Amino acid sequence: MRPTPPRRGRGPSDGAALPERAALLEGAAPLPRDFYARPPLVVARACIGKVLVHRTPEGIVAGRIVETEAYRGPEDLAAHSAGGRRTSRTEVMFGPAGYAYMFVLYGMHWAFNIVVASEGEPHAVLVRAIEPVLGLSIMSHRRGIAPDRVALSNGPGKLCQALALGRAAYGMDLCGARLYLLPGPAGPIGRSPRINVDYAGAWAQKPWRFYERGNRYVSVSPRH
DNA sequence: GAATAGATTGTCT
DNA sequence: GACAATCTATTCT
Repeated sequence: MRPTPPRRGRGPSDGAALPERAALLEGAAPLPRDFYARPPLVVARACIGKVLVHRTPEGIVAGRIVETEAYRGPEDLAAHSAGGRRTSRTEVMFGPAGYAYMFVLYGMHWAFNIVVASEGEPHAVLVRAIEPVLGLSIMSHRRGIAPDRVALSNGPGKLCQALALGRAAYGMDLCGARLYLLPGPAGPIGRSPRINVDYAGAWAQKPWRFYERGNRYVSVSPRH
């Protein structure tokens, strides 16, 4: 048995007990398409605190979004849609808001993004980290680690594995019944440059990453 | 806690 | 054929 490290900040053991959290989710309505049909920086910030829900055959899994990044093609050189690049991979970003854009990262991980703004504008919001809310045991099983470890979902690839988001989620409607966002409380929000986009020159310096301050699931601790 | 190397494949030049 | 919006284990301090 490894000793349990001391807890800092918010975590699954804080706040409401799990049955109460489940009851909260029952009464809430998924966010409408209007929520997504706004500029990428607005949506990226607004997503902090919202609860991402995925209904899977194994059960419902959900987590509060605590870290996002805005990608604003075609001018943003860090975006996959930079320069208006339109391929089978980026196609969904050119469509209407409120759909999932999935892509493979470093050959072995998936990343989950939300298509935002209006049709013809290839903008997206990358979800980089969530705080588990429901389905902790399912996430733990999928990740192969204990449910109280932050590594359950403190990164884009990790949260996709925890929520079972992959190729099948590409183009999925977030205003449907399987994958959607619910309202949720957000703490103080911090900003920083985006992570690992150094190749994008001046665009890499823009503070287009948003995160909940003090949340232990934020993937990369911000530099001050 | 920080730094490093290795894994592994879809996508595009 | 090169590279990537990363993760993990390992090796430091």
